[in-house]
Amino acid sequence: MAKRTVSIYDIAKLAGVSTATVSNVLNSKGSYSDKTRDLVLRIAHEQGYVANFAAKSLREASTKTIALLTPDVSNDFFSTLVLKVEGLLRAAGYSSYICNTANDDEREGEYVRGLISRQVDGIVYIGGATRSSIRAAANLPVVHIDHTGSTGMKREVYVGNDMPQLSYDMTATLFERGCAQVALVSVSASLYRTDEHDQAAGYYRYLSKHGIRLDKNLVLEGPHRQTSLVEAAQLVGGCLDAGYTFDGVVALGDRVALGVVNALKERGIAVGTEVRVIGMDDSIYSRISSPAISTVRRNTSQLAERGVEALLAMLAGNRPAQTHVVVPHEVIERTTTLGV
Amino acid sequence: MAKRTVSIYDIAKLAGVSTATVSNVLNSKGSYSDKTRDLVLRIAHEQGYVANFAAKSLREASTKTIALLTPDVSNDFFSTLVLKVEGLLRAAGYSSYICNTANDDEREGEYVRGLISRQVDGIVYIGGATRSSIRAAANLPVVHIDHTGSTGMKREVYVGNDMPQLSYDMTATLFERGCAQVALVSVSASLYRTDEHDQAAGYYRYLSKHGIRLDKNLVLEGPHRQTSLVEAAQLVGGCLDAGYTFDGVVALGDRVALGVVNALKERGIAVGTEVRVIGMDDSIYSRISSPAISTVRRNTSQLAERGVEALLAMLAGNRPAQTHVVVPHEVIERTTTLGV
DNA sequence: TTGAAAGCGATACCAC
DNA sequence: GTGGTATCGCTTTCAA
Repeated sequence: MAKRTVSIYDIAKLAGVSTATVSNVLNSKGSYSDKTRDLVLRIAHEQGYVANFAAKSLREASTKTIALLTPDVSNDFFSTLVLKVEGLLRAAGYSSYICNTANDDEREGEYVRGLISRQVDGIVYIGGATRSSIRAAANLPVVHIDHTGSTGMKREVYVGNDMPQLSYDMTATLFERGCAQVALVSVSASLYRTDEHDQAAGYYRYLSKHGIRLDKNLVLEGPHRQTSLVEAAQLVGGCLDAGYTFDGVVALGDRVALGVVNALKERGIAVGTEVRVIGMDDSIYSRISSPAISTVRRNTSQLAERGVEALLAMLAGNRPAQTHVVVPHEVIERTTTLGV
Repeated sequence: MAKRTVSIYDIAKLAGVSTATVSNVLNSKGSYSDKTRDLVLRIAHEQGYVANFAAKSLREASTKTIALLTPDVSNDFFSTLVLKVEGLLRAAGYSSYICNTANDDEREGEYVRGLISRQVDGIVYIGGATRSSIRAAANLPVVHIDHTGSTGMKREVYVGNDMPQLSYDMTATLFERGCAQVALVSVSASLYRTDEHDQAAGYYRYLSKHGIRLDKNLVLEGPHRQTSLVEAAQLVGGCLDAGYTFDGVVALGDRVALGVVNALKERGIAVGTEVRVIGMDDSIYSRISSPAISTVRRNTSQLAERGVEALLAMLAGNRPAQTHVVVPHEVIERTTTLGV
């Protein structure tokens, strides 16, 4: 029963032709007679032949495999992107490795080293803020989707939302609804504090642009040591208990927003009227909350599409149209800002 | 700059030894002098050598790669399992492919065909109910974690909870809290209606065992054409609007339970007292709900651990201890059954 | 301790 | 239209 897997060589022998011909037929390359084709295909089928990808990869120096690096697939925003990216890659004939970096540079380094050894054709970073120090294989195509941090690779494309503008719009929404004192709540803030990716930047920009005094007591940042929901609730609770007041909250993330809403409700504060709240990601959390949480849709489909598009372009040897792709976002107002 | 990747052969030449020796040193196999070892390692390092996995795989007929097949990674229960399984596999030196089957047998078949060609060392099904018809490579080790359906493979292990017992316990919890008429709500019910995996079986068993008359009007099954949350709310709403009454609900899934709770709240029904509800999975949905939803913890860590354990055993050529592993579940009572 | 060489399975060049 | 053969990079046996 331990019959060795059937190879192209077996097919060749059975069909009485050469391996070259078999290869040609199987790949619809070169030329061969119809008779030969039918014969080879029939025998291959009869024998249950399946091409050995390892051999093909070795020969062609291409594995048709892409690595997906994300901090944590169990995070719904990331996993949605993983789902979509994988689907698009599969449609293009690629398989996807899944790698959970936990936002740990060292672990990411180990992954990348292994992935290079495994000859992946490209890498897609999805979310997070790792910073690989690997400079080997510097020519590997890399795409960053909603990912802060660069690699040493020469061919990399960034796809994401305009985060500063996004938080600017969140802040603007609250002030335009009549808020006078708007707090900022975030967890894992330190992770994302890089130049153009700074998620909080828009908050500060809005304030300074409109001559609103920044109250540092209203800037609540957690270290993300526990569930963002719980941490956010504690941050807001602590702020209120300390006697600070505000009538609007920019929450960097829907889970954060949900925690904020819970903390407010717990204290009998009318969310949406007394205090308005806006989250980010348009995830299930903002939709299942009651009251429904206003949020910002980041457009995961487009993020995935533009990212894969850029990757496929690079894989085809082309220079991608842009190295920095910005996907539009959209403010979705619900009860927590509309008040109804 | 297009310098060909450095191979074991390059190292051998530079070190003035044979490829056999280089291979031995790099893999800590065979014997060699300390001097040779140091020399080879130094040169390998200097040259930034990375082993070519394709070549190794071809030679060793093993790719150190496992495929994870799940209906949809963006589902939080599945993605949590994917996260944990991937972590355990990585620790054992394996990389993981991620494959989203959408519970579609045909798509799964395509995946499996490709995976066999890619010479994966094993397959882990995570959730869902696909039924592959591929019988090639019948000797591939396969593990099913919370997955209904078998393959044609000879070496397969099932890891999961005792679903009939689980729904039995859910039902029992409600009756023991004083409920008299308990409804059953599920979406995608038809998917899981196989022998030992039938998620609803325990409900029926409890009723018949306790001589409670089954009221078919209280068995609400949705086709899962939309978000389970919405669908569940509609099912319950429709039932109530039709004039049927009940004081307990067994919801097969936390998202389903949340939909039920929302529908009840919307109609001004006191959840936890007038009507008690219990969900399943102990996911974020049951915890963020207000009132907090009672549920059943299914123990994803153990599911992942036992699954990987069995897979690694098979990969090592051993017969796994059991072919059907049952992971214990635990009822977690919260407000929706306790009433407080 | 070390090395020569066969071979894993597929591709592709170049004769015929 | 077809086939012989070198080659991809690595492991492993067997001799030296």
